[in-house]
Amino acid sequence: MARLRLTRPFFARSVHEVAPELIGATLLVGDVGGRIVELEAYHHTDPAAHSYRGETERNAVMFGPPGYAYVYRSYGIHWCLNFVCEPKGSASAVLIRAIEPTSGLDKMRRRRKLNDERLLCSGPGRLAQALGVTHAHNGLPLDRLPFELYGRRETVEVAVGVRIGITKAVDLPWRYGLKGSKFLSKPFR
DNA sequence: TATGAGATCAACT
DNA sequence: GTTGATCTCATAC
Repeated sequence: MARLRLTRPFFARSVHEVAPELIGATLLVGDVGGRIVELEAYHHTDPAAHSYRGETERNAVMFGPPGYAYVYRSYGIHWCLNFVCEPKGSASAVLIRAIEPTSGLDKMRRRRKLNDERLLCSGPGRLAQALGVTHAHNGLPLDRLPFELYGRRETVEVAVGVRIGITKAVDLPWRYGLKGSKFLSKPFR
């Protein structure tokens, strides 16, 4: 059975529509990847968003059209992967925080130098490392290789909570996850 | 289980 | 000069 490939129009909607629909979707980068189990929404009106204070060299992709990857360096060490959403200029995106590994496990283990499947992709920095995502992916379209995105086919229960690791707008319930998944970066409560 | 430090860089004050 | 959309390892309880 053919899976539904997600193309750019899918992302041209509110982050709060797109984010919960991506729970359970399949993300592949090259020959590795898995099922998205956790992500967070960032909106240009949101003080915690990189785009809140306007366009800079780093966040320029967020101000472009939807359906593209925005990759930034976090804490000088990690890479983090976002999908740009909403019509061009809205500067909104979803941060991919965790996936359940399903493809290319051995390759991901080598990249992460780690065997524990549960810790391979459970966190934005870990996920980027396992998938081999770097600044080289910043600005690439999500409907062309090396990216492949497929919509979920099963129904899922989506958990909602506050976002992690931020100091502004800490009470906004803009974190979405697959309820009960073992691969979340942190449980929902 | 919980807390703390170090790694390391670009945006921002 | 300070601060992060983080992770890992060490030490303490």
